[in-house]
Amino acid sequence: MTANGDGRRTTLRQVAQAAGVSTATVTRTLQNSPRVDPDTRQRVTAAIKQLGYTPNPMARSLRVGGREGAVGLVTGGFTNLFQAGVAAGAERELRRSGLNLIIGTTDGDPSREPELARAMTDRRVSALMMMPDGDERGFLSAEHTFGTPVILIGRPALGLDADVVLTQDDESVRTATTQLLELGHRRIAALAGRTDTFPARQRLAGHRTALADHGVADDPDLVVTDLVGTGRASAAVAGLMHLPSPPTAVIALNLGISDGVLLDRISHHRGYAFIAFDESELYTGLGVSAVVRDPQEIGRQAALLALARHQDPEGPGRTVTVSSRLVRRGTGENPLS
Amino acid sequence: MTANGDGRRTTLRQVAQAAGVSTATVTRTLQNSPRVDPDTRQRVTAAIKQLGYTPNPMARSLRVGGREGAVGLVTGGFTNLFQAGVAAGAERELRRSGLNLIIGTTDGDPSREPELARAMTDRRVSALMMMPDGDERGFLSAEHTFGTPVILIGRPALGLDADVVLTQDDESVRTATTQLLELGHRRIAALAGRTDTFPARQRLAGHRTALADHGVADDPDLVVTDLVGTGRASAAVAGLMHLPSPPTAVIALNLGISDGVLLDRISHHRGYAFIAFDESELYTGLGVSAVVRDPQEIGRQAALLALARHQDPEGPGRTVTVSSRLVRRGTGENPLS
DNA sequence: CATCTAGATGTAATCGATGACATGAGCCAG
DNA sequence: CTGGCTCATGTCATCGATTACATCTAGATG
Repeated sequence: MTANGDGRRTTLRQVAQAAGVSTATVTRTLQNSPRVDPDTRQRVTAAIKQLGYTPNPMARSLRVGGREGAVGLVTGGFTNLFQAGVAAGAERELRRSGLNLIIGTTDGDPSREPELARAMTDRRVSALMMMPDGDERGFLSAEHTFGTPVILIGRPALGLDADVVLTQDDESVRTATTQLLELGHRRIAALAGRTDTFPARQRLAGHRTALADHGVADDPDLVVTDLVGTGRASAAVAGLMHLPSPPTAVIALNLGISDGVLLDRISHHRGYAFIAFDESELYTGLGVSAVVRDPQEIGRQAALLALARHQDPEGPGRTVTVSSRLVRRGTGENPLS
Repeated sequence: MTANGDGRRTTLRQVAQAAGVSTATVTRTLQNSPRVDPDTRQRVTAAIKQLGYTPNPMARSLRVGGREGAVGLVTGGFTNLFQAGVAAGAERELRRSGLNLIIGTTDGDPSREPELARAMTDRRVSALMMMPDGDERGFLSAEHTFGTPVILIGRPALGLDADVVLTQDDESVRTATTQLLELGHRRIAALAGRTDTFPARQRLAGHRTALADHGVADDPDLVVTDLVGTGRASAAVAGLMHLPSPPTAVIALNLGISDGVLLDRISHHRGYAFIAFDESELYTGLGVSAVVRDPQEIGRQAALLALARHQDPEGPGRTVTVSSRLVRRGTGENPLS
């Protein structure tokens, strides 16, 4: 592990010189080609170690024309543990294959998605994982990404030929609402976030399907959407509880809202049945039932799809489904009293 | 915005051909060199637009020898919003300057720090931001990083000549404990995480300083360390409350522990004074007082230091301090009854 | 009118690694 | 003794962009 003076590193050429061979031989050694004499290999290896040489990945990718040893991930932000978990899960899997993860956030502004995607493809990432808030997909088409494989996470392809990692949020929410219905609840409030995003619509659909399955009318008063922020969700619940005929159960359709409902429940000592969405440190301890996704696994699956594209860059888009499930811890199992 | 057939992109040479000039002229146009005729510039610009050309950053960095347009961030993981917030804050600031953020996680294993750092420097990141769990710094020395600037986040340089973003956790915790003391509390429990990390030690030191300032003996029974996980923290508090002489106030020294204490407080309806550490969605609504850091700002400052190194790669290490503060919301303001 | 100068543009080497192709040594069969 | 073959290794063009240096043109100067 020897460094040389300034910031300049050992190059393959220097290794070749030190070992008294040509650069081609060093490359061959590096690639474990059989066409190299054991003695020579020995000398080269020694020189590499002695000079602390590591190849320049940029020069390599330039030459082989392939893509860089990195994968991009574009999200709306890292404001919740779900997004962070996806990133962590993806990064872990990519690292096993020696790839790096480059992240970009739109800060919740979908109009920035194209430029971020472009910045990633310009960097020649070998795949682009996207959790877009917007429904626009045009800028992800093969012509615009120059063939960079795209993996959509938790979002539908909407006509784009891309790999997709989906969670069956609609199914899980349906299970959750169904459970509440079977416990006798008829007035079930559903609180959702921005309905201009796919997940919100998907989850609401699951809720409505369950209601329809049981022939329960969908009371518009009990569906509150576009709730952004814990405080607003909390206030919305409080409002619902003052209805002439308040809900006896509440289902939250994202993490921030779940926290808001929980807040209302704790601070007003209310006992309505409650099913949250996603995980938070406190939910286990507080016995909060929740529809739970595994963000790390979702990230991992996205990474695996990205890696698979190394083998088969051209094949048709694959869809992987990661299950989400209802975790029963108490608050969602209160029968209607 | 025209794409050409396969994944192969427009190169500078093709632009030159289309515009009927040499590659050098295209480069000059791209760099706004004054040494290019307005007419020519016009033709080149048109060709660039028509072919949808964007430069290959890899080829560029290879030639200019400089570093890549990306900065690395190595953390223990993205298991809490603090780490995610730092990443988000850094990414946002870097993006303003057209730089990307590459992340790497050790999954809490400090022995992986060197290899991750190495992977980043091999990629020629223009700076390396580290939130190491370990105290080892040797692998970050200039000889090992080939002059890649290093920015430590929330960790001391320990002799390394690097930029540092520090938070005055010790001061803030001291303020918190002092407040409890001034409210009359004398039996104040402090719960900390892994003491083999700097932040835990720093925060404990703040707590002890406050006790010493007020001539209060430091009862070893009231300091519980190496608590990992919310459940363990919760159990630890429960244990403390069964002491012959239980604490009347509790101060938590990291986010996971804060959640654990909060859990105990809510589920056992206990009224001890409580000061948490860091933020969680619920703390505001539940009136939980806390020592709060601004992770986004910390990440932003780290990014700014990284960017500053572009100008002055050689200067001595700078230290930036981001203040943390006690946010009073109620649970930390209960006087001793 | 010859020459100089400044400005515009072209030529070609270069960054570090790779790989198609060329070379050279050693061996065997005829 | 020589053609033919194999294995180890070297040579050099290449990836895309940059830049030092060379070249050329047109207008200015004596």
